[in-house]
Amino acid sequence: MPKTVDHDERRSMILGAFVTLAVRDGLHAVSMRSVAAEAGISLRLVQYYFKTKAGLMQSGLAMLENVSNERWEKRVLSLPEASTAKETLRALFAEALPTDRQRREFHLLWTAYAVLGQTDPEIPNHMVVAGPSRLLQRVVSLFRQGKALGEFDIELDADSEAAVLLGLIHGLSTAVMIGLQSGDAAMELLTCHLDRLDVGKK
Amino acid sequence: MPKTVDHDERRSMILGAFVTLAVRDGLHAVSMRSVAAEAGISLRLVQYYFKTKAGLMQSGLAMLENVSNERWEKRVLSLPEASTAKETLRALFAEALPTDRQRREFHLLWTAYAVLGQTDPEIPNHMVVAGPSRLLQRVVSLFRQGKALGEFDIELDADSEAAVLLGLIHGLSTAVMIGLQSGDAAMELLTCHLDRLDVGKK
DNA sequence: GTTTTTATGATACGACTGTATCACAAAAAT
DNA sequence: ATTTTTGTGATACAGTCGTATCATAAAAAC
Repeated sequence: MPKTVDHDERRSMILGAFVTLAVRDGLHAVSMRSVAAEAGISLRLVQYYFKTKAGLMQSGLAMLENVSNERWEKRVLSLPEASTAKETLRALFAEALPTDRQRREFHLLWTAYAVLGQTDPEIPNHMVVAGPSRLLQRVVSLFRQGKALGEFDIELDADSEAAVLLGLIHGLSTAVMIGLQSGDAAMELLTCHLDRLDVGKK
Repeated sequence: MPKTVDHDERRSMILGAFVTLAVRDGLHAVSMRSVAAEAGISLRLVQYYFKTKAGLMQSGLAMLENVSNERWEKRVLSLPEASTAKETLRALFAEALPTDRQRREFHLLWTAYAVLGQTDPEIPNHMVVAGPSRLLQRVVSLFRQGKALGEFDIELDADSEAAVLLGLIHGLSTAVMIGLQSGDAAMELLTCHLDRLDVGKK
């Protein structure tokens, strides 16, 4: 084997250029050539590492999910060790709402992929649903845990509350994205929503 | 003046072809030529009636908002005359959730425009926010009305509740769109959410 | 040292894009 | 009847796209 170049490192460098362009010009406007130029390499190399454009797009989505999962993981682990379910959920709000550049980029790209997945056979729907589906299960178990520990009303349905909360997060994120709501207002609304689920509030 | 052709009718016929293609192939994949072919006319005519592609895209968004407003208007007017605010809001759920082809198409296209508005200077953000902004005000006044008539708890903040409800509608719609939730489940969740705002539930 | 495998560059092909131009038909205005 | 305005077709231009091909450098394997 030749030149001994770190394949994975190269791939993620190219994906970095891909994300930069997708955020700046829109996911649909990314081309093999523009990625090559942004990464400072030749078109041939982008082809070499990702074969086709569909491969590049799919890898982009996969990386997006990975990065987001890692960020959320990290944030949860950096919480005080015996945190309540409510505090963990508030950390989720902070991670999900597009209140700074990184998070705006994620929400923008994920939504673009979700739209693309509806019409483009190259982005199969299961790749789009996989992330939210895992997250939903996680939130469900957080609600179960919160109920068991007496944080939340024992009557409430964990599946329903998780679905509502995730929907609310995404919807408010979009509202923030288009400038209908401020990031602070959205955070406040989510907090209030969660507070309504407290024990004894019925 | 010649041939006396109905300009507006022609424009909306072309926009019909535009929507058909945008839903089938994705908003980004629509081209002047494909619209011409779909409408059964020549490329020149699409140019003639919409001048540039940006003009076509902007008109598409404007038509989308108009059609949606008309449908919502019609649905509210067809309600029994002295309907409660809650019932009017439930009509909004039914209109907004992507439970059939028409409503799926609207949600898909609107989201595509919202994404496009983040990166494409040809789709200024204010065109995207205008619709949701009007809708928000409307929902706010429905909450005020509901409070005044004793449907809702007098303590709740109309602005906050409206923002939450709209966010929830959009978020659940996206969940339905990607297949994370069923349309029926989303409708049920929205109904339950509204029921929690009833008087005496605190 | 030759062979084989990995990595990279240059370039070409056909298809498609938005826009512009030239020509012309047909109806209204004069 | 001529002129002017409105509507329509055909076509050309320059650019970009994804993909494929040919050549080759360089390192490892033998």
